[in-house]
Amino acid sequence: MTRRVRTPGSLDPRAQSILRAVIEEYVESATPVGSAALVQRYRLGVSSATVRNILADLESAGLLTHPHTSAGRVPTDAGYRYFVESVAETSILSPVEQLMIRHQFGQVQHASEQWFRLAATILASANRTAAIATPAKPRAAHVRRIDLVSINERLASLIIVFREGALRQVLVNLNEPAEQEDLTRAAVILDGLMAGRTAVDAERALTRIEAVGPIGALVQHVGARVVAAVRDYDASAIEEVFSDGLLNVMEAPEFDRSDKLRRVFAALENRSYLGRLFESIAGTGRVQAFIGAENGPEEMRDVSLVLASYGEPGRAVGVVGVLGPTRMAYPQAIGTVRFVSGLMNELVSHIA
Amino acid sequence: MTRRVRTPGSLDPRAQSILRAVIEEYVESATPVGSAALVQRYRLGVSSATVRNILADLESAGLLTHPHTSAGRVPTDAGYRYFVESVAETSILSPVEQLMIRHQFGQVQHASEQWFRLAATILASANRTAAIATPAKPRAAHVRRIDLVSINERLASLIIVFREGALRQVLVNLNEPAEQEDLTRAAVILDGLMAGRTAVDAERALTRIEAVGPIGALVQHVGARVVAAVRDYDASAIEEVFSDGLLNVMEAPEFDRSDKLRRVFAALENRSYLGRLFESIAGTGRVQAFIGAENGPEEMRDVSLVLASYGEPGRAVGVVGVLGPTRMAYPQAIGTVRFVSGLMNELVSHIA
DNA sequence: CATTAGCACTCGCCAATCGAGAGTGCTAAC
DNA sequence: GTTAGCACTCTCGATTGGCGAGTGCTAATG
Repeated sequence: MTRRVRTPGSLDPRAQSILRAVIEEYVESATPVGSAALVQRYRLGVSSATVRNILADLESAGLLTHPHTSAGRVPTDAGYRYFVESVAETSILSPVEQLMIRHQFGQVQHASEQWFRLAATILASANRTAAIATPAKPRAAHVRRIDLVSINERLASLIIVFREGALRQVLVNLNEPAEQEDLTRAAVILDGLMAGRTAVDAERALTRIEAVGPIGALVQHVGARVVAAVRDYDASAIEEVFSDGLLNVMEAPEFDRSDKLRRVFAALENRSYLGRLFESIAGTGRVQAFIGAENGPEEMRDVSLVLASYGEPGRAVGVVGVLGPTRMAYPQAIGTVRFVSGLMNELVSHIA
Repeated sequence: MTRRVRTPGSLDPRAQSILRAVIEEYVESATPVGSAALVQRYRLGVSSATVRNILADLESAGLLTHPHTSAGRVPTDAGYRYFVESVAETSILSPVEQLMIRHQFGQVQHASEQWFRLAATILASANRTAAIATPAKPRAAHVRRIDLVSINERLASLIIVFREGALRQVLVNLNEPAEQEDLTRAAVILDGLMAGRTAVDAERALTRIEAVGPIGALVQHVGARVVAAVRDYDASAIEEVFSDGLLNVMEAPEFDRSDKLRRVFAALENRSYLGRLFESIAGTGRVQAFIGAENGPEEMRDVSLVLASYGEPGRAVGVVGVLGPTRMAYPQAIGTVRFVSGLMNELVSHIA
């Protein structure tokens, strides 16, 4: 019975096309697919018996399984993987879809901190899956601008704009009462001192300023808060993971019971794993798929992610991608993720 | 059999305490509760037969139902309503819980735009339900500060700080190349012109400036964007609805099937209904419960919301609250929501 | 020698059945 | 008004049997 058991990578062209057919069929129907259905719906030019033989081969190669004796075949994670490597990588988005996506981005070009959200929204609706995106975040952020706004004489709002586009707002309690005038003066000093600097440089610059006079003390006090805020920003591995299209995932029959679904949501909150994942693709510029059990954590075992990073490796990078059941339309997902990440690249390069 | 059918509002004290017992029991067990279980677990001092009679009365008063002949009783929406009105309104949080919540707020006092998120997180974990919160948003926002940061000579980042604490960042394409120097000058002019103003006032002020010289044109151009951004902010009925604790809701047995659960999530995305709800409680200062079918939309029929507004009616108001299955621990929910909204009041009054 | 028709076989799925158990409503006694 | 007793109803879970889908094997075929 061990006829044409091959290592994946050297598969009969015919076997390959049948694997492909099984996957396409299964992705659509969500039910195990049998030999008869295959010959009927795909013009294979062979009988169901032959298909059965090949299916058996694919199974012993580990690319397909059997839920039980008298059921059709279901792709394994390895099957999807083979499919993704051999076929889906080259998938390109249709010009129509490209245009539609471009158009959607055009609508909100003025709100840069919303781009990544939009990317997730677009990916979710284009694939009818969930999608995630993070804002572009640098390893070590550079301060672009510091501003201080008086709230009352004892309280001020400190606003830090980063070169990479992000923004932080922090309330600062003032040791001494101060008017907006004083705050403005302090802000100008801090701005001159810290603009273009990272946390480390900003702190060093701050030590060179003497804390004399009311303004000097104010500068020191607020400056320390600036440094802390920048540090804090740097330290967060992922600043924020925005997700959209969760309702789409809920439609999938594999998640018809809530406990299955819960794991997907738990997965999204597993920031440490997502962080590692993002780390591993950051700057590669490639679209990568993480299929089912390839994901370490238990709760990720029946979802797949298709991710790509965007931004400039040296500077700020973020991640966009799609999250759905293992039974996912990978070519479509890979195509859209690649395109959207490319678009994000264009966008961030404009504000760099 | 129509013995003591009363209009809700005038209920036997004994009947009342039995209704209460049914609700408490059902909230805990999620299964229909029978007469035997009641006499056993609550010291009622009467036999199960008596309890049965009273249960029948409560049922004909519309406060309880029967899933089927041989099942125990389940509260109706009207039953919960009666319970909430008569008993739960007075519920107060234990000092320990108060302290714990206060403590959690203390941890992040410096990030004012995160308060509402924290409120939702705290409510979710305190009640083991989902929770929602919106940032405080004014009807007509006042500009507090305008800032312009150069990105390149053709592109600038416009930052608007509102008196109410919110922040907006908008990219502005420049018609003429401009250095940071020019931008700073323009920002100072706009700041002087618009600080303390609403959208309408800001626009009027802008017309009094002549668009002469490079700076004049720049001020006009950016000023128009400021007005548009403020208008845009004003127009959004709800700026953002943050939700947390969705995983808690997924634990509830009534949502064990994903299609049930989907309606909850869909409910959260029904911004128009939430908007109306928020509208109706804004500024009342009271905690209000919306129980099951009291909610209009189909998808809300088996969830309840316990909401309260915070902030100052004349100025900015936001909403915090809890969202869970109709089978909810209302006293606890009402207690925590009341307390948290009070806390939010304190917090925003500091930065007003 | 690959392909194919034929066929026995295996299981999951579904509907029907059944008994147990829970809880009710009613009646009659207290 | 309360309560014991009891017949009745209905869900739930387990069990069973038939159906059908789909397989794997064998033997025939070009």
